[in-house]
Amino acid sequence: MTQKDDFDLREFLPYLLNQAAEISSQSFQRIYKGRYGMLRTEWRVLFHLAIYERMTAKDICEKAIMHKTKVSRAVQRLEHRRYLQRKPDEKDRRHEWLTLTSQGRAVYEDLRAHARQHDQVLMQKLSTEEITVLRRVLNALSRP
Amino acid sequence: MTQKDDFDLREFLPYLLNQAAEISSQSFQRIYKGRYGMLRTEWRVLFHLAIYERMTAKDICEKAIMHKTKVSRAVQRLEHRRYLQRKPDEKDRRHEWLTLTSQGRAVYEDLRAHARQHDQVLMQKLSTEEITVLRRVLNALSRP
DNA sequence: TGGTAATAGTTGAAAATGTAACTAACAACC
DNA sequence: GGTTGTTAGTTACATTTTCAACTATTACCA
Repeated sequence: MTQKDDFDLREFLPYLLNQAAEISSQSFQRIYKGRYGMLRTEWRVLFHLAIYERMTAKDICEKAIMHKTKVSRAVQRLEHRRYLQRKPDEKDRRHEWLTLTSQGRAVYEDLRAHARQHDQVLMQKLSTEEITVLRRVLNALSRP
Repeated sequence: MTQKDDFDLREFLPYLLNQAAEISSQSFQRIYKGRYGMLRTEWRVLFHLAIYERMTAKDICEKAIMHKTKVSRAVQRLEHRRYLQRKPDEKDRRHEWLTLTSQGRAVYEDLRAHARQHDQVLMQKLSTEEITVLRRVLNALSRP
């Protein structure tokens, strides 16, 4: 044994990250589920489209780190509720450009307000210093 | 509008936490899945039992913050592979005490070694200071 | 030009999860 | 003692996710 063997899995980063992620998203999940019957996948696609205006499903896969079948199905459901529109690319018919409808944008604005509020509650548990470090660190860990 | 409206969802803590959790657990997931065909729920139950020696399903639900049906099914699968044993409580037959078999413990030891290694890779992306803050913060966010 | 490979996105079947209803054992109260 | 309420854990069914195979379109290259 070349290393000290004092590794406690309760300190394992993926585990701690999962716990924090799970708990911190629970109450917000109840909001988009309760108000619009949306799933997490749909919420993610929705807000990516709101932020980036115009994306293909592929783009969303990459930005949101979601599998293409998840995205495909989330897009179907959002389209069915008229929250987004598809338009095939003229030059390359394999691509479809996705944009939110005004209805989709309204839903986004509403949820965004709740998200901000939710975020503020979470941040109350932390100092400004901790928040800064946390954001930086989470970004670092999100690059594989 | 009483607040500045500069809230960017890319900075939303539950989102950042989810991304980091997802990415940071991916490669370790391949290990327990590839070596033992285990699911995340099973891995979690396994290591909780390894750490706490002897627990009921209820205990695991609370410690690991998992729903009781998830735990129930994970326990069934682990028992089926002979990684754990159940023993009903003599005084209160509603409780079942769960313990790892020596086989289960061997699997745990193996996975723990990989987990440690995985954790070290993750931590290389961070300073010791950042790691300290991160652990503290994740613990704070894990209390609802 | 034609044939093979690559890419975007969809679909179907299998696996996993969530929800609610269930069983079995105990507790508490009259 | 019997009724009612609680608790630990399981099961059935519906929903969601995963995995692999599929279509349609474009790219590459002899």
